Amino acid sequence: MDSPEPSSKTATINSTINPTHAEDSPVFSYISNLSPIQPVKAAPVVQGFPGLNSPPLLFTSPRVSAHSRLRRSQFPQLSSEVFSGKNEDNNNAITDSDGNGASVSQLRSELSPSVQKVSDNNISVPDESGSLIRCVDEFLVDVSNSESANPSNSTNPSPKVADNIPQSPNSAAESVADFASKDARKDEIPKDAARVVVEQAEEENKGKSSSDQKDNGIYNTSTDSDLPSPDLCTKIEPDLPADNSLHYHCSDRQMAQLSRADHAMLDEASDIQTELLENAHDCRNDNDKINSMSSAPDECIMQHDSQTKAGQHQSGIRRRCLQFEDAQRKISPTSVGLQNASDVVSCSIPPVSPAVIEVIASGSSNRSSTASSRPSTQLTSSSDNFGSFAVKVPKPSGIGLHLNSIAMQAGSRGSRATVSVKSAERGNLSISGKKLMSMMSCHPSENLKSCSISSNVVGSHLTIGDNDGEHESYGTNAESAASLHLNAAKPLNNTVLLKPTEHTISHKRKSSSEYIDSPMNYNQSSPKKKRKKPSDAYDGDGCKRCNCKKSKCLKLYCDCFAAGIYCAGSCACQGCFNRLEYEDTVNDVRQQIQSRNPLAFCPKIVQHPTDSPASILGAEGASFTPPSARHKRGCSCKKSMCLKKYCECYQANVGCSSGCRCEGCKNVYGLKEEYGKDLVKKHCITERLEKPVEEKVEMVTATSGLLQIDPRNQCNLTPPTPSFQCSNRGKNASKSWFTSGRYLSSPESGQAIYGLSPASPTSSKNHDIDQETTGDIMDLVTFDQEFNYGNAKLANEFSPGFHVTGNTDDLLALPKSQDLASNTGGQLIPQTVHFQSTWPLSWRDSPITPMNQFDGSGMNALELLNSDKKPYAMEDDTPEILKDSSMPQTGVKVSSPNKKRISPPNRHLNELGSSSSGGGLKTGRKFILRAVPSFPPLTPCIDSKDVATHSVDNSQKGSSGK
DNA sequence: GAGTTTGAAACT
DNA sequence: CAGTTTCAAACTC
Repeated sequence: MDSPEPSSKTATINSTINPTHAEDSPVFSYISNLSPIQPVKAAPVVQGFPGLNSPPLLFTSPRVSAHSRLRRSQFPQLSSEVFSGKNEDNNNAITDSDGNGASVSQLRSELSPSVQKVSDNNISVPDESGSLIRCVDEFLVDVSNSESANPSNSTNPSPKVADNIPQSPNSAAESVADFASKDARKDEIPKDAARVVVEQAEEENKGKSSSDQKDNGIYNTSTDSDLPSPDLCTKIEPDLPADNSLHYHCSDRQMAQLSRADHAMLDEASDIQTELLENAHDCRNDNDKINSMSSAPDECIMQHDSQTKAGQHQSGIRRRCLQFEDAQRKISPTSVGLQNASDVVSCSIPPVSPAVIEVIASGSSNRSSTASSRPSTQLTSSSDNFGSFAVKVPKPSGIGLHLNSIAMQAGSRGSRATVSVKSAERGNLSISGKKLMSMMSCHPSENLKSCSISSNVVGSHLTIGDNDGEHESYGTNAESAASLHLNAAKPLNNTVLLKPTEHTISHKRKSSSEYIDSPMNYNQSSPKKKRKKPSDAYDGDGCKRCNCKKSKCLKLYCDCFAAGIYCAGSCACQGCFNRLEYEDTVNDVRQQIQSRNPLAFCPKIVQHPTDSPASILGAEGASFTPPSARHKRGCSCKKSMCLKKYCECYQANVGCSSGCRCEGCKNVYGLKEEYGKDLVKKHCITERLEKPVEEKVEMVTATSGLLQIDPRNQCNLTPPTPSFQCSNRGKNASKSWFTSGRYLSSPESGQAIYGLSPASPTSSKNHDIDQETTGDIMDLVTFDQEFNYGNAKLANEFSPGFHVTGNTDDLLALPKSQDLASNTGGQLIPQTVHFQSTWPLSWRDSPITPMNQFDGSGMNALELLNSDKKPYAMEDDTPEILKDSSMPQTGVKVSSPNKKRISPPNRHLNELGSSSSGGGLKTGRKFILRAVPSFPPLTPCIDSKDVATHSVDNSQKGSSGK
């Protein structure tokens, strides 16, 4: 099922890929990096991919090219990718992280069109990405089966970009190796290789399509999903030596590859497949949504199955998967839900990324998880290779939430984004997060952005391609951040190529499982152009679809534009200029808007560090937004009483804050009157109410050694927040990791993250707990964001801090932070640290400024760093924007744009200030600092948790000792 | 699906 | 900065 489609897509893609030449040249990549435009161009391609574009989250502030450029200059690779806005190519993105992002983006762009075409055709054409992957896979396969490698095999969509391609010894591998070697540079290599592969794939596809179809036929339900899955699955596997890959790369991709390579192996594979099918069916049966959700995993599985026709390896893989599942279960039972992870993101988790990795049995786990169908955005990584690892990768927290992203989160709750990332570790990890979002969002949150995601997810960018791939982020900060994170995290060997599973490709197919196709995709593939329903407003991805008629999608009226996303095919807009073709125009307009309001493209939703997560997850998990999250500007509702989506606060599932000008506020997520109090109370209340949770937390903390986490502290804004966070973190450690990893994806990501987290850990319905955890996570995020807001400098500082690099300021801060952490119990830190690993970038990117955070948390630290900065300035997440706008960090940020509405921040500050405005900042930084110091730089995902806990313990102990 | 309501964005 | 207009989403029928 799946396999065929992807293959077809890949074939088409291959055909389209011509442009690879330019890509190949390093110069080209460099240039691309420099100019945001190119990436953008790539984006269109991406758009073509339904699944690919998702990054809304990432793009929280897609901003002016200038900024992007600046960023690029700093982070050329990332920036390029980001700008390209093409998340889609998860693979590419991942590879980019490893190598040159630009080239990858280019490839993506090139591929994307082809992919789109394919998707259009519905033909089981392997996606381009898939083709690439396939190529790799094929090579791998070839290696394993030097002979067996058939063109058909090559055609199989499991191209994987093995980061480690070079590892593959085979001649076939050579080609792959070329990519791999290039992966480092990625740009060039992938393209060429891709071409070749694609060509082969195309040929193969022709031949193989039938075979693939057969497979597909087997998995009717999954067929759609299958297509994408291969991409997803295959995307990552860099390391695989062909042979090894077979065994180790149990990932779907590998499986597919192998299968492709060896049809003879089909028999065995068939067995496995049958199992997979069964599993897949189970999952599918669970829910349509779940289906979509599970579809991704299923797809992967299916693909594996189909692909694994070769089977032998697969069988081995399957076994492994089972083992992993067991392991996962053991490790993180909670993660189970994750497996389902609607969006399976295979991420190569860079060891660096502290992301907590849960190993989940890809197949089974996915299924089970799917059943859970939680909104939780847990990122489950199904190990591409082995069973799936559910990797909870702390993504860079900092995520500004665009409403879009949020919406996506909320809307796309069910939607999953799958991103295949190659883990530097070797194993490919497929992380499935439901909402990647977000945050990252295609739009957001979109474009799970989510998928950022967050993309942001763990170090990998999740370039969250929309399912449809339609939406592209403009290369907003978020993305860059995400990418950066990846880079930072990734430096590792891992090519964190996220291949967004091609999911996107099949979007059309996906009838049943739209999302499936685009794992990451918030956007959905479903091109429902009309926002039939409010929910429909969002693509399956969660990305919003606009319906603009007069604004040409060049005004903030347009959700896509506002989210920094290009309009996708699913949009029903008229006279739309928000497309890659008009990139220049879009950039100009954006600049104009930003000149007016630097924060115009900043995420609207900012988290309060201190806020309890209470609101975050409705029981339903409807909203992933953290409880502390608030609308930056606040609403002005007069008639809706903040009980309808007319209210942006309500729409974002956040409570109203003092900044709101609403009348008769009845916002269920939080009354503005309660806002100030709530922050403080929530913590206490949540603690009390959720004693069980707390207990759990305590348990965790105890185990982790987080002593300070006392809820009491939590209650206390200043100290509490830190403590609270810590506690949460401790509790959530797993979750937080998750969230962090996932979401990063961006602003959106935040939500997505949250969503994910809940699902995993506590099956218990204690939303509170989840919320808390999420809240904690959010806090972390917010901190990051805060930094961003605080100043680009700060962001830089912090980010570096995380990296440990950083500006002088950062450096200064770091020590402090470390000290603090040691003192206070940087327990939180560990987690944060993890995030941070991914973060630094994200911070910059994510503009989210948690007002509360400032207030509650660490105003002090901020003050230290940014005494000048206004709290609300912090809020502006747009440090980048500010940067872009050339706003002075302090004043500028907030100033122009926010000032109008930024009042909330001030208010928050004031309110918090009661506790301690400065304190909030302090706390924020403290946290940050702590986090930074405590942050064991790059703990392996899996280890990360342990490490985090340990670190926390240590810190806590220290603090407790205090 | 058309029309109305609503509130944000844009404009003056 | 305030008021008005424009716009598109949300909502209702």
